[in-house]
Amino acid sequence: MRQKKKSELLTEVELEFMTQLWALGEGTVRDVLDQLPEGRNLAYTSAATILKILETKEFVTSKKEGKRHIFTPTLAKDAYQTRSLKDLSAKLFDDTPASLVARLVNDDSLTEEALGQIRALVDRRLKNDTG
Amino acid sequence: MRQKKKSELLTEVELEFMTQLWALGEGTVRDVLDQLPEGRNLAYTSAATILKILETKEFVTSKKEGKRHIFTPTLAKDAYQTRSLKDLSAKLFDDTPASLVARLVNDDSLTEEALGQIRALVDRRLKNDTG
DNA sequence: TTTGAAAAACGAAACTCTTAGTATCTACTC
DNA sequence: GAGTAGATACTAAGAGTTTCGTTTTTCAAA
Repeated sequence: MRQKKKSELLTEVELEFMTQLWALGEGTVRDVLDQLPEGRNLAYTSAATILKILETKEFVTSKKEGKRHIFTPTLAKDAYQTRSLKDLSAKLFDDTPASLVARLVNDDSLTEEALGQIRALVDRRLKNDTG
Repeated sequence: MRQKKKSELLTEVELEFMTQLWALGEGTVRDVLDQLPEGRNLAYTSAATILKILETKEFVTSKKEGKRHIFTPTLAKDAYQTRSLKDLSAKLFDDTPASLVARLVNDDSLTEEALGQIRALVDRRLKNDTG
């Protein structure tokens, strides 16, 4: 009786919407729709459908206020970032975060500045652990 | 007359197959099928279809040898790793690789050892650039 | 040269994802 | 309380993904 393995990852459009909600904190269908970039012409009902799906998948909850729903993420962006990285690491980097970083820092398009920032992050984390 | 932006990313099953091909270097439908993990019971024709799709999408080429096709990746794993990281960075990390690494190194499940490896990688890269 | 096993080609069913039209509901106004 | 504007609910079409059955081809062995 194995639970159908539900994907814990967002689809393309779901991520697009969650990104807006993370930025807004919370919002109605209209709020999210208005937040979408220029040229992204999506029908109101489409946006409503996406948010409904996100609620079904429990990425957001909604409370009713007057006649409209206000949607709030149940999963923080940080947490989803971590989840996505774990997934990518597992699927493409043999579950070895170091090899993921290796690929990242060997990318020529990475700036010197970004590289410096990365080292600072790692150093800080190492200091905190041992301190 | 803009070219319809075709996704340059592999689907779930396509990635599964490319992973086998990357490990094998090259192989037939049978080779890849045999390489799949225990319990992954996939019909021969399914595997053939996936490889055909990968060929259509130009992730692999094939040459005929006797009556069978031998498939070879056209895209190295390294290159696809870079591509995937760029995509994730753009979609979820505001195109800022440092923030991606930040999320990675702040993950509690990351071992001290992995952290050390990561710093070594970054240091080596910084040395090479300035040396 | 027939034939048989393995491979490839073809076609399509089942499913998910994305989008949106139509119908229904809800709260406010007259 | 009837009308209306704006919201939600319902339904579904179209595209892409995953899977595999059936048909056709191909090489080699009898």
